[in-house]
Amino acid sequence: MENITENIRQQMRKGLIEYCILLTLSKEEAYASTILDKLKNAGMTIVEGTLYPLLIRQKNQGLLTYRWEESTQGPPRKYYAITDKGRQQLDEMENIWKEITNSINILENGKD
Amino acid sequence: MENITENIRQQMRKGLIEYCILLTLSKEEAYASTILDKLKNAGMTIVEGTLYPLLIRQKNQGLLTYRWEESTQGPPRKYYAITDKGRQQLDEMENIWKEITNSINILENGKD
DNA sequence: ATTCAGTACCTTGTACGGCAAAGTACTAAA
DNA sequence: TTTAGTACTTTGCCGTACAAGGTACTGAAT
Repeated sequence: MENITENIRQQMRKGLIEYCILLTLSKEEAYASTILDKLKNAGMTIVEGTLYPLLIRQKNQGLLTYRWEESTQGPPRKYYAITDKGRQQLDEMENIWKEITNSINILENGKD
Repeated sequence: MENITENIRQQMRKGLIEYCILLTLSKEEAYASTILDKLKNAGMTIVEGTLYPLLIRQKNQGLLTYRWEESTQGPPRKYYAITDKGRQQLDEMENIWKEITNSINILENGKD
């Protein structure tokens, strides 16, 4: 906890990561490394130890499915795809996200 | 944890609450009940058990100061005000917030 | 054959934040 | 001297993200 700024960033991101994963998979199916790359490119860098448990959790909740695919360059990959239930929850998350950004806007603009 | 939607909302808000408190106090000093009201009006309802420890933490970090003020209707109130250090951190938080909303936008629009 | 490097997936333990719930204490009115 | 209202505080729990380490598959080099 030496780096205060990084801690703030981490705390603010908490809870958004599942949303980001669903968002990413709503565009197209992907396996872990691809997801990590896409999040990184969007400026939302996370690590393996964060991603894998989340994918498993979301799969167990029925938000995702996966299929194995052989790779020419290493072990087989787990390709995850979003389910209908996952899209429903994504919709809900988008609504919540809008509410939150709206709340922050109100507080920033000092309307009270 | 029965209500999944509420849990999502709660998790997404985590880490933003300190930012909201600093934002609120950057407009004018206030005591706990006023802060709770303002957050509630902005759609960011939190409870006493969340707010008080946060105020104490931010005060201990030098982000806030407080003064006691007598009340005509009950016990004295602790009026909190933001410090220069608090404003610096608020600036940092605003930057991080912009980065995060930008990341979400990128993921929403599927630019990768 | 065996080692090595690269890739991919998984697990354990820890730190931290927010909240529910309960407690303390001050004031004024009944 | 109770009671109701207000205000501040604390304890214990749960969920999340991460650091760190581990397992296992593949192909190339030795």
